[in-house]
Order: sequence, then structure tokens, then C-alpha cells
Amino acid sequence: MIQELKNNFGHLFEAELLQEINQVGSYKDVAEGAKMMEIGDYVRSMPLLISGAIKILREDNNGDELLLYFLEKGDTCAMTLTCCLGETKSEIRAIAETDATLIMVPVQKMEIWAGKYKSWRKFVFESYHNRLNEMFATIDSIAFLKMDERLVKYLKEKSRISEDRIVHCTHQEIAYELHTSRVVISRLLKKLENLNKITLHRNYILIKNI
Amino acid sequence: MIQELKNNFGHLFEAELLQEINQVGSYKDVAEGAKMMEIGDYVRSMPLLISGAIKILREDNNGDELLLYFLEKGDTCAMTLTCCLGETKSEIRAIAETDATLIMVPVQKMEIWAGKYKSWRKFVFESYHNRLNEMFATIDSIAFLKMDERLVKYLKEKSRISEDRIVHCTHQEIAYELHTSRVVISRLLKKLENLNKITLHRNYILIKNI
DNA sequence: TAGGAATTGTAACAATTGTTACTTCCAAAA
DNA sequence: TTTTGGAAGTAACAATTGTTACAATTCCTA
Repeated sequence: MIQELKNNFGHLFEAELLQEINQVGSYKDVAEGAKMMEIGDYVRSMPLLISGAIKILREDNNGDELLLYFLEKGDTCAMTLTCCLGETKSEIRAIAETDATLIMVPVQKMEIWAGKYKSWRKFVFESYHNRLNEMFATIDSIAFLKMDERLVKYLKEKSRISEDRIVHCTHQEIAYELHTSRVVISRLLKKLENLNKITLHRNYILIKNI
Repeated sequence: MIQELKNNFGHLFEAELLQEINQVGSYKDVAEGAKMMEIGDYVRSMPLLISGAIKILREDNNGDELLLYFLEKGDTCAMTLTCCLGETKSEIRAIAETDATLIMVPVQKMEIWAGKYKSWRKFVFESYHNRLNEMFATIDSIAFLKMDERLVKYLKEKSRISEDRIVHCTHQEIAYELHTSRVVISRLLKKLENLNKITLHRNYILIKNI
């Protein structure tokens, strides 16, 4: 595990901290689609993402979802960061977008390291900062863009994250994550296909030039 | 100033930290409507809000705005919190919603105190956490509510913040902050008036029972 | 007191998004 | 092979939001 740590966080943390993480952290593999955190959960350990991607979702009163953003290699979950303070429940749901590997660190260590290591403080602050910026970007999309533009952004992001020009999902799944209806998504996807930007298939979409 | 500090932050910080804040911080009064931070600004000091309210806004490509949330007594600005690390520009605009008083702390102190005082770390982490939660609430409103519901929420919040059943603003101003058009707001306000929930006047709105 | 700017009311219409209903197509299971 | 359920296509319509245009009112100022 120490090697994985050095590869992914070596440029951030000093050797001593890497050593500590190695001692108390536990390696974990997660399969695509696995639910990693549910709304209302209390969080007891903090994930450092080594590979893969995690999607972070918000839920409305009807149980419908909205995609907030993706976590990627080198990220951590901002939600867990505050759970070493008070007993705060998670406000979000986390699901593995792809197969992923991560290192789980007991949440008590977070506060201890924050006092001990400047590099850890920097990492935690930057994580928060990045998450806030992701949230700004999400708000921009929802508030300022129309659904067709949001859809294009979504497809680009999905393709980038999976490193694949083929996006594997159904129209219904896209509709859930953008918080709209399947018919709306089908309609807009068909327009994109007519513009020769994508090709539609059952259960997947080929991204051509969007 | 030390008395103001004790009143507003005494329950959070130990005496030694209060003393340090008192030494390096500077008192500042801000008039309603004053622009306190602009998008793209580099931040050099960190505000601790003693009284009043600050509204935080986001801007789209056309220069149109969107209200994100309000800061109130005991809050600080999450945007400045990360500016002691890298040279990061502000992503948001801050404008005094009411007359406000605050204490400005040089941003270099933030990192120093984060290593030295556990209570300061707790404060900073909690600030980030609160801001993230505000952002979740904002996203909920934009993504899940219709404009009439957002308008009602907006009026309630404005009334609560100013501690006044009379909300002083024009339809145009509301439209800017909710990122829609004046005609839409006028239309919805008129509906609320017909439901006897508010009374409309020139330049102000009386909140009756919403 | 007259003129002008800002504010609000309102109609008419356009564009976007949401909903319902039904059909067709595809793939896996029986 | 036939059945069955999920996925996608599409039409028709409703609801919401956005836009343009213009009138009426109020307030400030020259």
C-alpha cells in the first residue's frame, strides 16, 4: 500500500505522514455501482481515492436525484472531513461511478494530523476549496444553462471520467442524474444525433464530436 | 474591540486566541450596499462577522447574477479561507445586505493559528461545513423548486435577515438575485398578493403570512 | 410645475420543459 | 421459438418560464 500512497499522495505529504497513513489506513476495492455512502449516514472513516471515480448525488423530497459532481484520483470526500468534529449526518449519497480503489483512514486521525502536519492541513483545506468550486460549477450549470447544454456537459464529463468515447447508460439514468424526465432526454439526445454529434444505441451512446 | 470579540466568539475561542485576534485584527464598519469582494479579487484578509448580513453572489457569462446565500453574525467567508494557501482568485461577489461590522484578520494568521489552536481549526472546519451545507440548500432550491416557491423562500429569508416584515427592494432586484426576468417576478408577486400573503407597494413589499 | 427616469401592471406570444400515452425495438429467459 | 420486460421513439398536449411591448404611476429634479 505504501507504494500506492507514494504514487498518488507522495507529492503532497512528507514521508512521516505517509508512514502514518500506511499504518492506520486500510485498502479497499469498490465495484462500479456500489453505494459507498447514504444520506443520513454517520461517517466513521475518511476515503483517499487512489483510482476510479465516485459520483456524489443529492436527493429531493420525492426521492429523485441530482448529480452534484465526481470525485477522482487524489480527491477525498469533503463530507467526511467535518464528521470528526460533531456528529453530523451525511447530506449526500456517494456511488462508485467506476471500479475504484481507496484508502480508508479512521476519522479521529484527521484532527490529530491537522495539528501535527502542515501538509495535511493544506490537503484538507484544498479539498474543501476544490469541493466548493465544484459546487459553484454545478450551480452555474443548473442556474445558467438550458437542459440541452447541461446534457452536452454531462456526456462530455461522463466520457472523460470513464476514458471512453462510449458512454454506457440509459436515457432514464441520465434523466435521473439531471433531474428531468426520460422523454426530455430522449428528445434532446435525438437532436444531438441529428447534428451528428453522437450516435444512439441501446444502453450506450457513442460520443463523436461535441 | 475585545468586548465585541468575547460577545461573538468567546464561546468558540480560548482567551489566548481572542487576545491574538484583538492584537492583529482591525475593526471595520460597512454600509448597506457596499461591495466587499469582487469576482477575480485576491483576498488578503479574513472577515469575522460581528453584526449585520452579507449576501454572496455568483455571476454568469452575461454579467447576470444569482444569490447563493447570506453570511450572518459569527460567520466568516469560506472564500478567503483558502487564499492563505495558493494565490486563488475569488469565485464570488460579496455585498453588504445590511449595515455590518466585522473584524479583519490578516490572512497569514489563519495557517499559523490552524497549527496552534484546536478551537481555530474547529472554527475553520465548521465554517467550511456550514458553507457547503448552504450550497446544498441553494442547489436544492434551484434544481427542485419552481420559481414561485423560490420566490416565497427568498422573501422569507430577506424578511428574517433584516428582522422586518417589510422587504425593501424592487421587482427588478429580486429578478436579478433569482436569475429570472422582472416580468416573471411581477407576475408571481401579484399572485401572492391575490392570495393575501403579501401586499405590494412601490419599492417595498409587506410580508403578511407566507 | 413640467419633464424625465424609475417602477409596476399587464397583455400577447414564444420557447422550454414536463406529462401522458402509445408504439416499436431489442435481448434475455422460458 | 415464443414470451416478456426493459429501452427507446414519437406525438400531442399542458405547464412553466422567458420575451417584447406598451401603459400607468410615482418620485425626483430642473
